[in-house]
Amino acid sequence: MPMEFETRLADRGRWRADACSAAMVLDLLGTKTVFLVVRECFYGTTRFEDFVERIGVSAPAVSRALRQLESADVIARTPYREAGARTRDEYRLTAAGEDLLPVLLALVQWGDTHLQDGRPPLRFVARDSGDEIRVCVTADHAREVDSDDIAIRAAR
Amino acid sequence: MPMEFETRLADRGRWRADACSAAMVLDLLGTKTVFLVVRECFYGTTRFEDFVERIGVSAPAVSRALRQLESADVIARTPYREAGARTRDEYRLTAAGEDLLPVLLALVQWGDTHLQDGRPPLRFVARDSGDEIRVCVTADHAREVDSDDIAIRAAR
DNA sequence: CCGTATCCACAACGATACTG
DNA sequence: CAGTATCGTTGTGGATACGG
Repeated sequence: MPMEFETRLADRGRWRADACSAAMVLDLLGTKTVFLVVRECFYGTTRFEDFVERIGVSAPAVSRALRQLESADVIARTPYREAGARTRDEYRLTAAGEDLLPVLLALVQWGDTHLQDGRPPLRFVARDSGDEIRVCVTADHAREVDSDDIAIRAAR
Repeated sequence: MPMEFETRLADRGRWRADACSAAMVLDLLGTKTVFLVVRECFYGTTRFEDFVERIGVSAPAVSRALRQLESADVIARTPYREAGARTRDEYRLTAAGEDLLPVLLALVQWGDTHLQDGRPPLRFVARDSGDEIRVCVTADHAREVDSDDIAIRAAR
């Protein structure tokens, strides 16, 4: 069952399309690769080569995705140097990027339920209590969990 | 800050890429148009022409998206006839499609916060209480709200 | 008039080659 | 070795034309 508009449906012409936040976000995270880069950031990946390997796409694709996300202020590129090594860049989520956590978890949760045949490959639990983390749609004031309070467990 | 793996990072080779639910979902909802069709379903759109007009894409694009979503069992196509009119199809979310609500709201919520300059064009409230609906990541047992208990208000 | 098939344009990916 | 430019290929969208 759909949601219901309190405004007249005829009034929809004014806001739809570009005004809708969903459309704007999809312009930004539009492609699969871009979003998988965000996923990897949440999973702790910071180095170019690791993005390439773990996402399983080509280096140019990662390069493009990183630049796009950088220009959208979802990730930030900062130079770093390991002892005795040359300067390289590392890529980390900005505060805005961190806020994509509900999107990531909602996608994973749906996939786990409807695409994985039975058991999901990963589980997200609270680091301290071990309780299962869920994304939920509610009017209640639930205690929000931050991404660094979440631990990822491979399904046994 | 990223989440932390309890499994060794070196073990990641086994599950990443195609095993990840996020990647599988993105194969399915991958494109912007496909996802906007889902959005429209939640907003109550059921007829082909309305999808075309409200999403602002061409008819063939809608046709393709609908078929893709149908084959993924996210929406179902059912024939109907208005009094004295020819039979047409209407498109509604399946139960699996309904479960995409957290994904939609998470996207909208992020866009409202980070892309809209200030005030979001739409607000989602509980139909009975009028309380603001939020997507949250939590280990608590919050009361889940179903999509038909949600009303949409245009920002004033 | 609803919905699709067809054709062309463009954007994103992979392979390769290149720069620091 | 990290990261990018270039080029050929594929897939996704729009315009058009067509079938029920």
